[in-house]
Amino acid sequence: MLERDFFQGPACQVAPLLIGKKLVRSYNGQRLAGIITETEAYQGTEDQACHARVGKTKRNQVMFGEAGHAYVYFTYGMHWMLNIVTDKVDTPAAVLIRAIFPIEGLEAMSQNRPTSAFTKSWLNGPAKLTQALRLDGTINGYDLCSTEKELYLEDGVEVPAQALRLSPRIGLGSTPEPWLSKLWRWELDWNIASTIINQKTGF
DNA sequence: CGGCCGATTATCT
DNA sequence: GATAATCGGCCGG
Repeated sequence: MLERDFFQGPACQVAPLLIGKKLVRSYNGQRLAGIITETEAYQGTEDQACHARVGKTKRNQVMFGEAGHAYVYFTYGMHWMLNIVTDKVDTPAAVLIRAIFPIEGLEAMSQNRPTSAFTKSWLNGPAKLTQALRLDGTINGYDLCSTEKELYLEDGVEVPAQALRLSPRIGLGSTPEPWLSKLWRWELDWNIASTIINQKTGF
């Protein structure tokens, strides 16, 4: 299980380190898990794409708190997004988990999210994985380093830095420069992920 | 695979 | 009252 120290740096430093880690969810006594394959960093009140740009609000207050907690918010009238808080207390920062490669509890996850189950496009989106893992507002603020282990991270597979693709964050609408173009999105190609995970786990 | 479009409502101004 | 860290369906290549 990953400890608090892992999460304490700036979001743009922690985000690439999260690629290859295993996200584990305990739900109804079942273990649901996947390898993280895509992340985005949101860092500080100056980042005009970050929810914290307007200061602390009821919604974003978790981002101002201790690293290693879940920041889960609702958007577009229907979707939940999972972020992991990073950096120091009072320095708002978080990493959005955008995609996972499913490896445990596939049957249960396919019940939670029947749409395109077992295909490449099953869990390749931030709102898709929260459906499969049954994450919503009730877990906002949850400590991923706590002993309850409802949601936490484990070491997964080793990912060579050169396998990561960097690009601008997406879905930012009218966010001004330079924030719009910052390369704060990290992605592991599905085929490379498959190969690496296959070698490592025989999956 | 890429682009456009409508859905649907909590949150913030 | 406007906006949104998205998704799925439908289109064209």
